[in-house]
Amino acid sequence: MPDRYEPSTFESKWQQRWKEADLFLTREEPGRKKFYGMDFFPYPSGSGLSVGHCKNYVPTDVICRMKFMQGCNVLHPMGFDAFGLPAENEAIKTKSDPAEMIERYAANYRRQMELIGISYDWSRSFASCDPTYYKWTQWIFELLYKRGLAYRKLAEVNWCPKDKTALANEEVVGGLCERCGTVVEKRSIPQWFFKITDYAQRLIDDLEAVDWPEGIKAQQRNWIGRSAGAQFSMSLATSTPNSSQPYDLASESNVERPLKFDVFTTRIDTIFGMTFCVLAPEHPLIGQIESRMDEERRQAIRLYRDQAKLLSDVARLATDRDKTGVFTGSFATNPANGKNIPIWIADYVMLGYGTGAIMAVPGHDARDFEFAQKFGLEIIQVISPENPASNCTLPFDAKDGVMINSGEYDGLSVSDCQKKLLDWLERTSIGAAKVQYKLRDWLISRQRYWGCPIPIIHSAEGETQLVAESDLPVYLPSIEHYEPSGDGSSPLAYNPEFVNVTDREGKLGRRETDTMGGFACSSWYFLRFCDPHNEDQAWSPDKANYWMPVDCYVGGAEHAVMHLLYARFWTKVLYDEELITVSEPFQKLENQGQVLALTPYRTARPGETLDVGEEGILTSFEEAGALPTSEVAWKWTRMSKSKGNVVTPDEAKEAYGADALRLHLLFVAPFEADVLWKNEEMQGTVRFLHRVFKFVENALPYFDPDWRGPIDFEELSEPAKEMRRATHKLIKKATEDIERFAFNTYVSAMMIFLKTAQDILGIRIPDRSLALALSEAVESLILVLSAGAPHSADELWSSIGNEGFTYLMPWPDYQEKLIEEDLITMAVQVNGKLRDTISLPKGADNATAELAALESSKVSPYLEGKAVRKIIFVPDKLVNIVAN
RNA sequence: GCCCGGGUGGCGGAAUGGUAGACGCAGCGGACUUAAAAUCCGUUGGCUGAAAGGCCGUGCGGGUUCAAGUCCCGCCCUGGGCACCA
Repeated sequence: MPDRYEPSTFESKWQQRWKEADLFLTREEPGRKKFYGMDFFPYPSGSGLSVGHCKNYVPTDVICRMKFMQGCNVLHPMGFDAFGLPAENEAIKTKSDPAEMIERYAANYRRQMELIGISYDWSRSFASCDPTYYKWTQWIFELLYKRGLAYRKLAEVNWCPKDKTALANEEVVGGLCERCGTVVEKRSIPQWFFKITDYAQRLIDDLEAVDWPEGIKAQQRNWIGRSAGAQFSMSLATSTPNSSQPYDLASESNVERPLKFDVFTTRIDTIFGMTFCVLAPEHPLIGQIESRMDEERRQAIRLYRDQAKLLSDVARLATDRDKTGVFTGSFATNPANGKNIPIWIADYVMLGYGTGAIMAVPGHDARDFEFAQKFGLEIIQVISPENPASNCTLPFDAKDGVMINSGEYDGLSVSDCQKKLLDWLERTSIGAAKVQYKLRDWLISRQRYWGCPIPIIHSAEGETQLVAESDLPVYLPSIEHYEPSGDGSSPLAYNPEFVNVTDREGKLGRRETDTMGGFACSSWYFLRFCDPHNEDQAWSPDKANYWMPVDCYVGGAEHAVMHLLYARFWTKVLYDEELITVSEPFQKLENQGQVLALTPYRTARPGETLDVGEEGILTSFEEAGALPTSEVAWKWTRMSKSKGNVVTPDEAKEAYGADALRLHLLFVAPFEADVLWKNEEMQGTVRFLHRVFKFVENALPYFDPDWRGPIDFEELSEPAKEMRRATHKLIKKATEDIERFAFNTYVSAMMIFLKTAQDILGIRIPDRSLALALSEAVESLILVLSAGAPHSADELWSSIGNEGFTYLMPWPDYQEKLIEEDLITMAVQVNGKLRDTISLPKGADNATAELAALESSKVSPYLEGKAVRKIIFVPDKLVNIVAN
């Protein structure tokens, strides 16, 4: 056997054998526990995989391999998120047929995944653009529609002018398109939505039940944005308001009935501090009160509304923006005290949240305060600090305090006042307690070709009908010109063969031509993996209920409020429909860190303005090498083809070997931490693997395949006991570390073991009992290694004369009693500072340990002239002598 | 502004309140080699000391405790998310 790690001689060989043996086919054997381990559904990009992707796939593979060896039926599938913008944009750029392109890219992904030995069951693979898959995406759409959770309405939506499609809220980041960074515009077009808002509360509540990173849960809670408060009705004043305010009585003659509008507030306690109201520029009330205005005011308001409409979200959201607004000339009555207050229009109030109108309390809200100051509006303080001595400045944003200037509520605490005012609102039917969510309905329409067709027919009468279930799937036709039109409809709209259909009554109708955004397709793929070849159903309930939920779901944190929220929503709907018995899809979620690579930027030359970022201008490695160092700045950025800093698994395997790459990815940093990638560092795990091969070769002459029986009965020599201790420690540590996603310490445990085992072996010729212990050590190491470095493990396994694959061997068990040391090293402290260590038999009692500690010659100088006050004894750990 | 993470040697990082720096990278010294690479062995927090040893050390300031990287309070820096959400 080779005494070093020579990956080129065996890695491909084992991959071939695994394939021939169908080793990773999912087993559904009765009597075994199940384990469903899955990675996020990847979009297969043309640049292929980088080692960054592998940082996701390798750890999942390790845990799945261990679970299988531990006796679980393991479902470890991989498929491709093929529909959607990235794929279509790439196809347009490369002038390819998207279907053909995706197939090619997916094949490359698969090749690379196999190159590093990931144990996927490829027989279950599919792409979301396969008609056998999207048929069922459409079927779920119909199910949502029937439950009233899919609807179409004319809405002001986020439109990306570059991608030429509407986007969901979740796909707009800071007013920019999440994909391409273009400033999004507003467009009013009829769109399909999923009513995710119906599930807002359950989506918050059920986060309790899942084992996810707290940060992701917090992001989802924030995104859903629950606020409990009150909504109440304000009436427009019909008479002259407070005498101090000038007002034109003549305009009142036009009013037929009292106009009302609702406001939402989380601080009903401050209602006496309301000194004006603000409407969003798009608020419908403005149209109703226009007739009351003189021409000048009407013009001013129109101008303001037009400006607000033109303002992009990015500009509107700029934090340092001055408050703007216009007075409507109308007044509303504060229901709490009957005072008439002016109604303003301002773009700091948004139509989409709450009622699009607010009660403004400048005394206790920073935004209202700023507005009141700018326009000279009244500011009233209604809460004083609990401690009267502490001075407060307005706006005083306090959740505790005592009410003042609030009529009969004066003297109450904030929370008591809130309760009483809520009672009052409900008693008088002016308003009621109300919970608001920031979450909006999920906009699903895309005016693009490459997506799942929406199975809807618009009849001549304008009625929407579902395509009959028996007619599914609605196939996405293969068309030559699929580039987005940009006119608000998808290119499918220009394909008469697709568009023109007959409706249920046999009359002419039009097919819906929008397609579903890619996130629809990825909202149920984990269910299809349970039963991927089912032609009659999306999944059989037996299979889905057997495998679900996903026990371990691994991917990047960037999907916190997109895919992960949508998939939870669909799962809940399917649960309500009793198609599955779980209401949460992913029991445990783990986010891997990113792999960053050094990327060169050069300083801009005079006159250069194009593509100049914060760091400078992206440059090539060649150019960077040629430039003077003062002009080049190296930054750590994500690996991407455009930056030219990608390290592929192909290169890494070629230079260092697949197992060395795998172990390095596990070892280089904690799973969830970002990694600054340096190729040379892979040398560390290469060396480790060399040593493993060397160790097994050294052990081979003494290897006894039948160690298992005798080892527990024969009298063991001291080195043999030590060897067993090291082995069982390794098994324990490795098992626990993999379970808790501490892959870096799993690898280091193997390194530590190897060193210890080498030391025990030393140069001595093993006696019979050490030979047995050594045999156990070798087999256990190989099996534990098998999860992280499966090629090497199988190679070593066969080199010690074993048949078959380590994957089919049971994961080794450890015996706690073999790990226990006979002699313990105890720390001796004086006043908490370490002064000596003493060696004592394990389990030494209080008195023995204290005596040994006090007798220590290193300790006594520190006790000189002091009285021992107290001795702390922690069994098998330390003795701390407290003296002064 | 709000909500989450994170600050430990030259670097990546270990450490159920109980011997800080495991393991690895890089460096240094040595062995092997005509030489280099590879490999192997040793060494490597700072200050101090001839040495034994001593002192200081986990972002900063306090606190709890026999004992704090770990728990509590108040800051600073940093990465990410949300953001005129009433």
